[in-house]
Amino acid sequence: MSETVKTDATQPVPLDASRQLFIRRWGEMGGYWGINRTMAEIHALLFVSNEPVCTDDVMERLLVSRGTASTNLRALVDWGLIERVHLRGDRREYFLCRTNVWEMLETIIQQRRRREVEPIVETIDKCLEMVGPVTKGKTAAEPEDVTKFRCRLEEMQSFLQSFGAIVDMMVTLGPEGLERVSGMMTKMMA
Amino acid sequence: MSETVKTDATQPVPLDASRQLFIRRWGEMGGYWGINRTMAEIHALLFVSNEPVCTDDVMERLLVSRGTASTNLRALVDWGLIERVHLRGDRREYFLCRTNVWEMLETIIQQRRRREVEPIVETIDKCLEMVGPVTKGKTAAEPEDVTKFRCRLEEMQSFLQSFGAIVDMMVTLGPEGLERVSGMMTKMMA
DNA sequence: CTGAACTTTCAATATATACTGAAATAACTA
DNA sequence: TAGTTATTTCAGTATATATTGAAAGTTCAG
Repeated sequence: MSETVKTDATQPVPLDASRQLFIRRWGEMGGYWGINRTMAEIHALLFVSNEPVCTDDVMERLLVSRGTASTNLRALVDWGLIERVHLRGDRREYFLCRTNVWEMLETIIQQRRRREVEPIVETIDKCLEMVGPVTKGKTAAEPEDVTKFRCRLEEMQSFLQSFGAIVDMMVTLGPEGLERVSGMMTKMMA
Repeated sequence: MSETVKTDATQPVPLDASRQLFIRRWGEMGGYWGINRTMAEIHALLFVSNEPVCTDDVMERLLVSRGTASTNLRALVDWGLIERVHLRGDRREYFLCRTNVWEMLETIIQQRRRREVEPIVETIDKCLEMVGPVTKGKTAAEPEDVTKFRCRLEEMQSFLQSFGAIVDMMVTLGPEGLERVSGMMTKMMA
């Protein structure tokens, strides 16, 4: 741990200051996305650390209590963003951030989609059921209110579904595929 | 206002209950995305209302104070998600949700990108500058720490940029374009 | 200009969320 | 096994965020 303490380096302070800045900003961003700041900061700390980090490192670097460190590290493991590792001759648990940026963001996107987009899609389904079956043709003289309401929900539904499908595909394709799609889209737009 | 009070309809309760359900869920979702629940609920209320809604309607339907209604309505206008309208012979301000789902989500995506993705990209730039200029070739014997750190930041940077670019394009292309891209991607994946 | 109708603002307050630290639990070693 | 060290949990507390309601501000008709 504490690789930053080595004082042999030519520029030990800039490296650390730079990390610090990144950590702070990543934490702020977390706030905007409904993720608690400390959890995001811990994630950032692990992301910029080349060596595994233990609970005490987190406490020391981020000035948080053992409870907070423990809880948030666990949550990050649950999200699949970091993993536990063990170091020879040390009984403590260390944590490592999945280093591949693509995989990392893939994980975040998929988790959020599952937790946040799917529930709303399900709810829209339920809402549609509640206002009764779709009147095929214009037989059942549905009140205009209901028709408009249904219409809006259906639009929302189909939007969310196709948008979600695209994101899924992007994730599946990975970085190289993404490059190709980008190229194609540029051509389409010309 | 209060179109839901008309009791002539065949199914007045289901429509309202359905709306209620949608509003509640949309509000919960807001929470996950760092948007305050009430603001999201007001947005949902407007989204499912066919007629313009005024501050008193919001207060009544959502049981919130005048202050809250006013503040959140304003915020929604600032976000560009709803607009003010005026009704003949009524001095009050009414609000209308932009009905086009595509435009609505486009607005949200763009705003969030501007507010949340761009700052992090800028910060990464700053962080990279802080650890000094890139050593072309391997002359400057940069400490390994720094090299790794720079490497991770650069990966993150390029990921965010290409992902952002794609999203931008999707937004620009609109629904039909999206269909086409979807088709192409499906083919690519086969 | 005046008063009525409506809107905004903001200090006080309520609520929700996160953090602490120590006790309980678990995991290891000798 | 007992003793030691690491980890988790959680009641109490601190902090941040949202809400209220009434006062101040605005707009408009006469």
